[in-house]
Amino acid sequence: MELKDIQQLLHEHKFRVTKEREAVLLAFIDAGRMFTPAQLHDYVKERYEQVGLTTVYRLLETLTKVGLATPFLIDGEIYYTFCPNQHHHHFVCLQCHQVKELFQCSAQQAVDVDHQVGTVEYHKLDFFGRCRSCEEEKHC
Amino acid sequence: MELKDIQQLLHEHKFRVTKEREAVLLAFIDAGRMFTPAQLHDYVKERYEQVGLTTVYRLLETLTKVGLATPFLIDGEIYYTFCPNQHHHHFVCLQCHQVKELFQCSAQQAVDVDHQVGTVEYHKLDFFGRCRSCEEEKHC
DNA sequence: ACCTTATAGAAAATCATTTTCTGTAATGGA
DNA sequence: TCCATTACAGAAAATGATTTTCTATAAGGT
Repeated sequence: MELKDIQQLLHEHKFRVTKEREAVLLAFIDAGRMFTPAQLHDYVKERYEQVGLTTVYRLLETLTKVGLATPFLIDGEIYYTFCPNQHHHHFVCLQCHQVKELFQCSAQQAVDVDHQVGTVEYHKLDFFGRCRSCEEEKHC
Repeated sequence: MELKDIQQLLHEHKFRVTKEREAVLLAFIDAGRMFTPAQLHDYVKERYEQVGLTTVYRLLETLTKVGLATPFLIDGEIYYTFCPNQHHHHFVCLQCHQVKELFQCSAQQAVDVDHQVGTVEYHKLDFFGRCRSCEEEKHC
């Protein structure tokens, strides 16, 4: 999914894509990792341009509404991942905070089985651990 | 898992079980639903006895450390579920906030497969939707 | 170009959570 | 059982992330 598509999706929901939002979006997509709002703010400031922290909060809120971002609670901090696809599962590295998208869903079967207890609206299957490169760096 | 076992587990970690903590624990276990700290505080106050909000926060923190509770981020609110088992998956009702424990794990297979991207430390598989009774009440 | 409506961003406000502090109570050993 | 040690309870204050407010500005449609 490209920037163009995202802009269109936002337009469909009557959100506007300003240069500030574009800067944050570019950073968010490029980075391929999860951020707290404050972290993303710093990241954008360094690489693209100065935007307000409020703007970052608002864009993350908007993206979440549209389904393009997902908040995670990890160690008491709220991290956001960029989610280009509806049905997504992540592998989240607890060390470098990189996020890898998984393109298979072994949980679909489970969804069907567990339908017994109620109507499943959505499910989350996420893996947490250390990615290859973090492992190879052999931190103590 | 009974109150007795929980008390022992807390003891092993050198935590003390006071009458206040026991009251909160009983409420938490009995209710079979998820709570925000404030909600649990109100719940305990109504049914058992008056305890401080700080105490509730501290017990939830303690239980989380020991692995007996898990925080969830839902609609920007942090909810805690009681987790008597290590390896647990939930069905969370978005309406009544009841939590049902699922005793099968269809994700184990996925864990093995996705081992390629890194070392999986833990995974989460959770289902969100509406439980039977909420469905049958037919809210609009 | 104009009009309507959403956004940017600083500043203030809010509110959940944490910390501090003092009195109290639980635990383990003598 | 008593004492010493250490953790806890809870009120009050502090913290800090997030939200709200407000005014100027900019985007998109006509």
